Amino acid sequence: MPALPDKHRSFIEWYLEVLELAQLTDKRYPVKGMNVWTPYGFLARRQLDRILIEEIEATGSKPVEFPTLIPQTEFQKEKEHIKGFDAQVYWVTRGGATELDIPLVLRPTSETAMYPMFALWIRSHQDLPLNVYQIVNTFRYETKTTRPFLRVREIHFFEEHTCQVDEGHATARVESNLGAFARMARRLGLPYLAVRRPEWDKFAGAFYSIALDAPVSGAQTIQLGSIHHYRENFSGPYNIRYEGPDGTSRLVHQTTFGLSERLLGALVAVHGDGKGIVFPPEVAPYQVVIVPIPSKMGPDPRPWTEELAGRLRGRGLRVEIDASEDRPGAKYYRWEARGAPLRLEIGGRESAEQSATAVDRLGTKVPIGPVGIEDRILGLLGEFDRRLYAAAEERFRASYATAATLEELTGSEKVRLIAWCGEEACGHDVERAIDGALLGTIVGDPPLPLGAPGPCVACRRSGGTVWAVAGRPL
RNA sequence: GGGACUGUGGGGUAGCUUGGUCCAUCCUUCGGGGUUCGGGACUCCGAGACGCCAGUUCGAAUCUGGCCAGUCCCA
Repeated sequence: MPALPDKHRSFIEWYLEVLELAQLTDKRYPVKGMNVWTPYGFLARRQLDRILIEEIEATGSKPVEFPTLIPQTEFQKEKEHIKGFDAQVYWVTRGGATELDIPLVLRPTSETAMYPMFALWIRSHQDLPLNVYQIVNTFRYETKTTRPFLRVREIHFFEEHTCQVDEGHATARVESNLGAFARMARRLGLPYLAVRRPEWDKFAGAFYSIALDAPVSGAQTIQLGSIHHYRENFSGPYNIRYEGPDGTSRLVHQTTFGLSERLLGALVAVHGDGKGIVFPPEVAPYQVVIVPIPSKMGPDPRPWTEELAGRLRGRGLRVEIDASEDRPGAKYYRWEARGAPLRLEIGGRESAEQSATAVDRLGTKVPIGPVGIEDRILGLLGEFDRRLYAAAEERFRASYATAATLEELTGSEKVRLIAWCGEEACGHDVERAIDGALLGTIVGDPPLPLGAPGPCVACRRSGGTVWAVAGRPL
């Protein structure tokens, strides 16, 4: 059987082959950057969405859904925003044979769809805060190489948009989003670092942008999502105003929080190994896969397999029985490639005593049952999740190293923590040296214990420097 | 926008330099039969491809031109 390419030596080849092997997506659709959601990929995505919905709604956000098409006239109201997205929008210019008077854009993101409506919805301070989110498809005409889940032209996009009474409340919403993301990321088993993007790399139209980056392999990172503070940058052009308790009219301060199917790509990239995907139980399309092992001699394992599956489903687990004609070994390889957290093997022996042999995706094999078998399986899944996260955290910490000079950045096999004076010119020196990006300045706790920052890695100026992160975003 | 490279069954490939031995190689995949089943089974039968359009030639997967698609590098 063909072995997978080495994950660390040739990450992208490994990544693409794993997706193929696991049948998580079908990238043969004849439009660049638009891939098909297969049943297995769709089931994983649904779990992902469920987690995002649960966590964001727990912070008081409500679901909405805005139209896919945006009139050019609305799209153009915020200058920086258009500059940032103009090169990447798809245009709808005709309806049937009729040229449209006002061309429509396929939303690349939904600020310009939502904000004219927000202006109608918000009248008084009693309408605030407005916290809404939607999960929809957005379209961006990416010019760089597209990759399934990581860079696509039709994006499965989670976006929260909020309106707050003032800058302080908007800042508090950013903090709240950081907390919500921390909970989401833990459920996905994804360690990450929150950084404030440099001015030249912030979201088009934002006051500032916080990115959530996960290290993947060497100095490579994946942006898992972003949180933006808009201040009044959009509420001005869109005239989103409210009347305060004192009767004065004020502009709202806005924030957004965006995530996408990149999270799925990141799950594959961060947890995957030489055998394929490793899904945390929360996201796994099937948390338990049962492999019956028939034999001419001994009892037929199928009745016990069916009964156990039913009992586990009764406890809320997602269970699949692999009843295909393949031999047991072939099934083991298949479900390892597809990342099932727990496999139960049931042959004549287990069937006779109503037990099972459990093997988790990290390779731990134990006999279980017959007494308390459902509880034992739930326990094994919980333990698996903890070990998976602990292993990911360990790799996370090992992904970072400090660098005191530009020379150390060249060809770096780690994501680098550097002292930076904040000057854009120095930032670009850093980017050239590492052949990547200055990802931003650290928000919250650093991944390594760091002392006070030394002189700027580029200009050597002492004093007034901050810790920043440099890597190669995928 | 500039440059380089690459297009062969569902996936991966050999063949291309030097045209004929190719109604196209091998692995995998898929459909059917049989024996099997505790780590990728064996066997028999069957299915499936030269990106598109021209040209050169007795003859093109192979050479030439155009187009389309993709990949990488540079701006």
